[in-house]
Amino acid sequence: MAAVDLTTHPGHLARRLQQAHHLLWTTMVSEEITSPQFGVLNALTAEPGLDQRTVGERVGLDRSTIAEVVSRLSRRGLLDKVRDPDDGRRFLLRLTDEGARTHRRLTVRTARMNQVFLAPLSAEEQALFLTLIRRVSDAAEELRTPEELRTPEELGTPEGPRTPEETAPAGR
Amino acid sequence: MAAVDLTTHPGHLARRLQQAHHLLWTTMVSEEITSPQFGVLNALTAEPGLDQRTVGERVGLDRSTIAEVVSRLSRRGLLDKVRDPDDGRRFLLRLTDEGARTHRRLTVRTARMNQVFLAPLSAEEQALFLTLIRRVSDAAEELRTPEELRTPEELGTPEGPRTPEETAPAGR
DNA sequence: AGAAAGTAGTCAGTGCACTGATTAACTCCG
DNA sequence: CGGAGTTAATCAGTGCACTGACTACTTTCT
Repeated sequence: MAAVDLTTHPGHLARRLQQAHHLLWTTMVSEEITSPQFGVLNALTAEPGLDQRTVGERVGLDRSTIAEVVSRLSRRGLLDKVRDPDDGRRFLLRLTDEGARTHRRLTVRTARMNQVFLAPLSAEEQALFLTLIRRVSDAAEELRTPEELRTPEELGTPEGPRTPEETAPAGR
Repeated sequence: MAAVDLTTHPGHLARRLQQAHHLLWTTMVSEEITSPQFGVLNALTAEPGLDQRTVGERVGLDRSTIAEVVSRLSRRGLLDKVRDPDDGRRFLLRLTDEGARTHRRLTVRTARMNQVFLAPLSAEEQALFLTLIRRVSDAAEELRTPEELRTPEELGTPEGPRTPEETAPAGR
């Protein structure tokens, strides 16, 4: 007894959503290139010569995962990996011609796939859906870095409610 | 050039959502038991003695993945795996006492975690959010099995347009 | 009864994802 | 200049997820 309804658990639904997406991706976009791999190609299309860590940041892949994804793409000849002459720790990444071609080809297909994926929702619902996911993900991401470590800029300008103590600390 | 904005791609956002969820899960619920593992414990709490494949179906894990998850849980002594005496292909699964205890303990924590996870949204938005994810996932799932293979029951009672041929099949 | 078809589970192979430990290179500061 | 701290990348280990091939058992049909 006392079992829970998983369909009310956002985590479970998030996993199912990704599985559903994976299904559509492999059938409608590509069986070779995965969605995260496309993300890397896309990031390097926007900003060629980016270093590996930053690409991972753009795409949402941690340092270990980006290393694997990049090594697969480079093994397939879709990108080049060169030591940064100005900083011997970094690798600079750049698409090969084939990498650029692949990105162009898949861009069309991903657009179609996204349409099909979101087709069950109305146009307004689609926009709302994406916004809600972003809001939830971004909020959780905030929790990663403890407040104390963040710079004032990241926290924005706090126009909001301030207690007297903050404004005139510990005073009398 | 011609790069795309990944934040408009539901697949990318789905992946990020799951990462965000994973972060909260490991910090707020458990570092040992994962979310899919909890799903299995939950399914067996609701229906003890279920066979492995059906558990996988309930939780949304394919036959390979459920096998791994189950073997981990059984290795940790959270469930028992017994051959079905009535069908030598099947394994029947049942929680051990410790498995049941673990499920109870984690249920409380997952509820708290879900609250925090969805906190950035209003109550109405939360309900809507879950519904939208379900609608998109379910629709994509439909595409897995081609229409031709599905039984009439699965397709529901079609009140809609029917061709004369269907109503009076191929007759003369 | 016996062959054919179907089903439950395993196994091998690939890929994403996270943590913690390690290495190499750079930066900062005394 | 030189040591301390920081940063980029790798590596080892664990876990989820999918496909396709295979085994073993059951059901179905002839």
